Amino acid sequence: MKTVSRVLNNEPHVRPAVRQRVELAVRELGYRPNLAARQLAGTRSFIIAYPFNNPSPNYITDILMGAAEFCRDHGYHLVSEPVDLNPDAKTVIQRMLRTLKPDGVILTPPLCDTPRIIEQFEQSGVPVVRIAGGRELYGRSIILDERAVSRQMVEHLVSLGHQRIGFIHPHPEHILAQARYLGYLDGLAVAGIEPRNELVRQGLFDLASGVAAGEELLSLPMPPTAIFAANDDMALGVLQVAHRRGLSVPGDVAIAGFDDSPSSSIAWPPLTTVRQPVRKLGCVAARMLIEEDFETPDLSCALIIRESTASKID
Amino acid sequence: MKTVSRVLNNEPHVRPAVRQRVELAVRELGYRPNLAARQLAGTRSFIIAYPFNNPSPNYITDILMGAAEFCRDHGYHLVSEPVDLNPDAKTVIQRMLRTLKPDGVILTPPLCDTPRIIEQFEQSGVPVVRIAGGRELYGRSIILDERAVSRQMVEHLVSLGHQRIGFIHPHPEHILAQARYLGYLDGLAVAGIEPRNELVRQGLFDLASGVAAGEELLSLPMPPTAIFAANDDMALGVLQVAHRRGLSVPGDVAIAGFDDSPSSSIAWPPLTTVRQPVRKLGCVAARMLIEEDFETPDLSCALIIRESTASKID
DNA sequence: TTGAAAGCGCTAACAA
DNA sequence: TTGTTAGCGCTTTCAA
Repeated sequence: MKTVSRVLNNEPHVRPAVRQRVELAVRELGYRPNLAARQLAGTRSFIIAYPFNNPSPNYITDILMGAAEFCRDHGYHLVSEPVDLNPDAKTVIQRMLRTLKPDGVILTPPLCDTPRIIEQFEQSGVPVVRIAGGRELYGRSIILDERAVSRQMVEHLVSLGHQRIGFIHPHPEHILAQARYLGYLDGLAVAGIEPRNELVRQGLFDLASGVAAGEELLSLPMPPTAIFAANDDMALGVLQVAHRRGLSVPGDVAIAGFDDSPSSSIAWPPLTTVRQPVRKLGCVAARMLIEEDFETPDLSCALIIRESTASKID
Repeated sequence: MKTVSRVLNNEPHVRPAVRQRVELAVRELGYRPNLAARQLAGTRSFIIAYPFNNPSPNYITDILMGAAEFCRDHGYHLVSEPVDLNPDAKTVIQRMLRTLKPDGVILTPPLCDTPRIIEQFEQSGVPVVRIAGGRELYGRSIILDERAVSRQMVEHLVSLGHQRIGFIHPHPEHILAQARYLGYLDGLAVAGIEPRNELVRQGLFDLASGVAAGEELLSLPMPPTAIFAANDDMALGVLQVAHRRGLSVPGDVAIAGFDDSPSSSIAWPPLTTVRQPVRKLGCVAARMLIEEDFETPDLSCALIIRESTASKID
């Protein structure tokens, strides 16, 4: 009898007694449903796709861990596929969608902010959850309050006595991260500090742009006493400049980053930064795709204070 | 007519003319075969599984990139699943194997060296490729010559004038990595330097154990003038100790690591280390599972010389 | 070398 | 609430 199917899929209209009997048999026989057959006959594939690009390895792995774990514990499977941002992307995505028929797709920056990528998913109608997407595009988006925590960071620096606080912009294509700059302005405003353009530099999220910005900022006639970079790699670039110039950190210049990357805690001195709940983001994304009525929960970032800012006044 | 199947699977016994006609039609219609149907009817699933544990994010991501890219370009798909080393691992693996029926499995440390994990795969008979597996267990193994490159590292240090060279052991459960110690001994032997136990410390691959070993080594009455740690995190721990003690690197002590992690190049000073072709490892692993007659190629590691050892004598 | 038929192991739709 | 039947889209087997 194929009531078994009903039990396995947790459908209603099954008497508890029957259900129990089936469950027992399943356990005794070590029965495992065949994914392929379920996919072919049913409407679901039990597959979530995670196409990714430009891996910041820590971010990717954390998202993957969170999402894959949730999938695993709910009878789903996570398929990850690298997608380059070249014209072939279209083919790759089409093939993925058509052969795999995933029940949902998780996207992270920069894919989730690339209109011509999102278009492909929109056309196929597959449910999409975008993590940290900064644009209004197809699919649901999980957003973090990066602005508030950036303001907190500035407040932290101000509380240490800093008045001239430099800032290094996030990569211009990471839309949502632009909020970090707004938070920086918020923080200055709260402290009644006039923002100064000469203390702000553009960055590209890599070490080199952090080094360049650091060189410029620390060469100013009146250099900042603290520099807040929009990510850790750039902050570590500034740290490198400080070391090279024999400046003490945080004595001569305090440095803060964003991401809580492994390098940030391993650096010398360890870097003050912001921790995002990345693994949870992956988990929540998967959950939003798998559970019908699951709403986006609030996810907040945390300030991680380490020695690169530490107490200046003591 | 179902000759189409023959064309798509590149089977023989099809006239070139017919083949061309079919291929044209396929392209025009944008036809994509349905994975589930192929799995159900055929003997292959076109799925490679990558269960992983204890992610060193860079390593995992690189393996994943290499493997997923190869899979993607050969009609396969990579499913990654986190596996904890607790008793539940058995259930997780069984479920994965039975529902997914992967055509092959890729394993990395520590899973590839855990007998009771490998057993599960052996029982199911699924083809396994173990990357950097140090034990003789089920499945084919991709091995790197970590011993030779470790010897080169010591030779490099000796060439800079170092005679007292400390070593921090790899994590005891990473079997293959023990070769790094043998390479260290080789290097000393080549230089005619007597190995000294007091210059060697056990490590656990993390920052803390590097700090601990660094403290001990640098507190010796006759401290080493160079320290070679079996991975970057531990080397960065030693670097932290040096900074704290106001020692100059490489002036007072040269420091070398192993892995070429992102932190190693971002550190101050940038860390001399060893680069493994990790992404290629992932690619090769996938290829060994997908292409019938593909043999393990030679994969060598490269010494990356940066400022943390630099020239001592100059 | 090609075509026709059976059926992989499930779920959907319907009948009982 | 349960059982029956058809069929998902391919590959396999076998006949032509």
